[in-house]
Parts: sequence; structure tokens; C-alpha cells
Amino acid sequence: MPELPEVETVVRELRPRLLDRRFQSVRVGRRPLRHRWQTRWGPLVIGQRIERLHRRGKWIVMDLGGGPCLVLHLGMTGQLTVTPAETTRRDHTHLIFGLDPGNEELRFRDVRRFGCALYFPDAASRERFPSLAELGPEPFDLDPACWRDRLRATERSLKAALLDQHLVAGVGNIYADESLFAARLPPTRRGCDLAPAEADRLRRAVVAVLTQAIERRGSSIRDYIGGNGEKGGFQKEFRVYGQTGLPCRRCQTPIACIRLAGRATHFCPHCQKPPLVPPQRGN
DNA sequence: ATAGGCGCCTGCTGGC
DNA sequence: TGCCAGCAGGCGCCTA
Repeated sequence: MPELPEVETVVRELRPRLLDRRFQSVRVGRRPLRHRWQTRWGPLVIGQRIERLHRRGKWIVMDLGGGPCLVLHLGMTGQLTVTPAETTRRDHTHLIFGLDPGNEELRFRDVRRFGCALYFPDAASRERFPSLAELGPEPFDLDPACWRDRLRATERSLKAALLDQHLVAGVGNIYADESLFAARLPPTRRGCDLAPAEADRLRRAVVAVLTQAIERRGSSIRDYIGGNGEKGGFQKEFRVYGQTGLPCRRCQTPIACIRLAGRATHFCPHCQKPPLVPPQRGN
């Protein structure tokens, strides 16, 4: 799915097209998405002005004037685009907001319907939404000491830790694998077995990989497109994700793929070799 | 606390 | 060519 870089790209590209415009109509598809799926969007949003558009983890938050907001998640196959109203609507388009001024529509398309769109009447109700409220810090704002301590407090694998949105927000399967490769750490290594310097290396690797991916407008494997409808380019930079059997770009060892934390996990068995003697806890 | 499994959905791919 | 199992970028729920 869209992970942090993809969602960031969508938000950046939609912002200039959405800010200060109002919803003038809503069309809702017949089939529901996840969570509390609204069927009566019209009375909630028609006439509301889009004041702010931002990202939190993999969530898109749209503040409407005076408190209410729209919160969207793209799931695995979600696409959010602004499109001329006359453009043919593709199948699996579940929400269509007419925009004023102009003859354009904000469209939410999601083939697998793992995404969701939620309306909160005020900030307090949004703050009670657990998926947002319990989200960990943004990767770019991680306090190094706090990250080190939280990582070293868990016996889970580094892969599982990176995918846990409570620990750090926005990392998914692709960027977890790419970050672990960049940090030269094995995905199976336990958080509690990391030396402080290694925890810090991982933090920097996550930031570096995500930053580079945002610069390339995210990764398009199949469904992902940015807010302007174009595919991303970071899939060309993958070092391990989806590279099973291909030679590692550093050492030529074939990239391995295992199942970890329930997900396909790619790594270089040589560059990301576990240490012979794990560092002592507390050093 | 946390790992693992499943379910939610649809569409594509690879093997037979 | 056709069929079917397996798999896919997420997340939440359940069990052990």
C-alpha cells in the first residue's frame, strides 16, 4: 500500500488543488469501505471549505473550517486524485466530491476497499479515534534517546518493530526492508539485542530511506499513483524489496526472502548478517 | 506483551 | 488455453 512517502506525495500534490475550495456535491458508491462508513456525506460536508491538508503516519487529514475534519486512509490500493468532472469515472471509485470553484472532483478510488474515509464533527471526536490517537511519532521527529530506549525494550524482531505504528508512524513493508538494509541490520534481530549505536543507525536509515522515497514521489508497484495521477519512481531504487534472488548491489550475494511478522521480508544474508556475539544489553 | 493466524477485498501471476 | 492456488504495499481482531 501507500506507505508514508506515497501518502506524503498525495498530500503535497493535492494541497494546492484543494486548499480554500469548498465541497459542492458528494456521490457515494454502494459498497462500503472500512470502519464507520458514512452513507450520508452530503449534509456533513457540502458547503465546507478545505482549510488544511496534512499527513499523519499513513493517514490523510483534511481540516474543514471551524473544527470538523475528514480523515482518509488509502489501505493497500487507495487512490485520491483531483480530476476534471468530465473525465470518465473508473470502476471502484467510492467517493466523489464536487469542488467549488471549478469543474473538478476529488475522487477516492480503492480496488480492494481496505481504505477508509471518516468524518469527525470536531477535534475532540477525532482525538478519540484510536488509530490516530495511538499513533507513534513521525520518523523525522523521533527523539534519538526515546527511540533507542523503546526499541531496546522489546523482544520483537526489528521488522515487527518497524511495522508497529505505535512505535513509529508511517513505515510499511517496503520501507521496513529497505531501511534495515540501509542500516545493515538483520530483520530477525531482536530490538533488545541492539547496541545504542545500532538503534541510532536504524533511526537514521529510516529517515534517509523515507526522505529519498519522498523525493522520488514514492514507489509504484501496481496501483499507487500520486495526487496528480502519476506513478512514483522509488521502485527503481529498491535494494532488497522484491529483489529475491538478484545479486545484492553491495556484495553480489543473492537477496533472500523469508516470512517474518506475517510479511514477506527481503534482506541480504551477507550485508545484514547477525553478529557472532550479540552485544550485551545495556552497553 | 506479543506472535501468529485469519479476515477483510479484488486482481494478477505462475504453475500445472 | 484454462483453471486455481497463492500472493499483494494495511490493519484489526482473536487466540495461545
